[in-house]
Amino acid sequence: MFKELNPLLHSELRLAIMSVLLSVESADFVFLREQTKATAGNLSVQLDKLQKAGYITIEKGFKGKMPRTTCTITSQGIEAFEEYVAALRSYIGKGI
Amino acid sequence: MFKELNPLLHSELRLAIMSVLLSVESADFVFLREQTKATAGNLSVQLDKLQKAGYITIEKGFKGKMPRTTCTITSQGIEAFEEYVAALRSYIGKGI
DNA sequence: AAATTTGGTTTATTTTATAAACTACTTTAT
DNA sequence: ATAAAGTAGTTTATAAAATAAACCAAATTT
Repeated sequence: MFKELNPLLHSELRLAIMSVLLSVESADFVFLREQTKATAGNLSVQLDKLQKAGYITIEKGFKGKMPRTTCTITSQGIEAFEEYVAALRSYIGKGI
Repeated sequence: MFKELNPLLHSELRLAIMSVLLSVESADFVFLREQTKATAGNLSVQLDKLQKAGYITIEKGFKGKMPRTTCTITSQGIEAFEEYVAALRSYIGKGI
């Protein structure tokens, strides 16, 4: 009847992060913070979870002298996102 | 950019409950438990929250001698569900 | 009449989400 | 040169949620 909703993606902020990362090559911390309107702390925690799940990769470097964190979605992440969307359909019908 | 996801509906079980109630006139506790595969305790708690939000009504009566709890979605509930689905679109695109 | 089942509720525990506080550094103003 | 303010985050604490476990009252079965 109802498909299971991947709890890692069934979170407003993590879903927003994934949504952004799906639409760009990669995104840095500040860009993600702006797009999602999340606090830095919350963003940091949720990025970590997505990385640990293998849904994104996080690269730390510098832009000039300032630290820069770059995030990229993985193919595993894309797949998980697509499955999540398919599962959602079982709750909301085709009507979306 | 991203619309806010109503936290009351952004819950796997409550979403499943609402999804069932949208498709039937009304449903009793046991039916909802079967359809959603939730435990009775969890279902009881989540039904209470939906009722307090005005998204469903809960009527308690008896079927013969056994207690029976009947749930019905309200127009407010239908509206909230539709808004939730619309908000979801901002995260997952039209692609769903 | 004892044991089991039904239909739940209440309470406790675990997990999550979020915010607040902090670190480490850079830039700007004095 | 140094104090103040800003940037880019992380870590820790707190609040909220989900879930499970324990319980209750009445009905049914053995």
